[in-house]
Amino acid sequence: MPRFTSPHDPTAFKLLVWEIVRQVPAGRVTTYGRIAAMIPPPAGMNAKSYLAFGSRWVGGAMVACPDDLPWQRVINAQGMISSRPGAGKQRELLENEGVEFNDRGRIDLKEYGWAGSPEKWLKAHGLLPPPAFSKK
DNA sequence: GTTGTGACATCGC
DNA sequence: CGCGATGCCACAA
Repeated sequence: MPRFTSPHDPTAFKLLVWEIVRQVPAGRVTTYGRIAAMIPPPAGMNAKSYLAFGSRWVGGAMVACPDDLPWQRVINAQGMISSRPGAGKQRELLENEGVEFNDRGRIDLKEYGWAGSPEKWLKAHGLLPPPAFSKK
């Protein structure tokens, strides 16, 4: 698999994603889409397009997968672990944190989903708070 | 320049 | 609720 698509500033985007992932407390999970919604879309890009692909770029940022990153707490919007190397390990880690999986191997986002409030440090990074990402 | 693709999201059936 | 089809792009080969 290639380097996957990267944002205008791959490094900054990845770092930002990682920072957000780091905010996720143990026993909680968040989704790619939610992370993407926390990051302001690049100027000149349609919010629509960003919504469609932002989540993928988040995944692309996770490809680097630093060891100190709780990558296991990042799942897709369906509450499932995405197909990726180490999926079994991810489930193990999450269960160890107290996250429960139902029979389908899915997580109840209403129960374990992490809303997060990254606006503080987002401003600290000199970034604008995510505009209208009001899920439609 | 063209083609394939990707740790996704959403809508429709 | 589940599975299939579609869309979107700042890429890489």
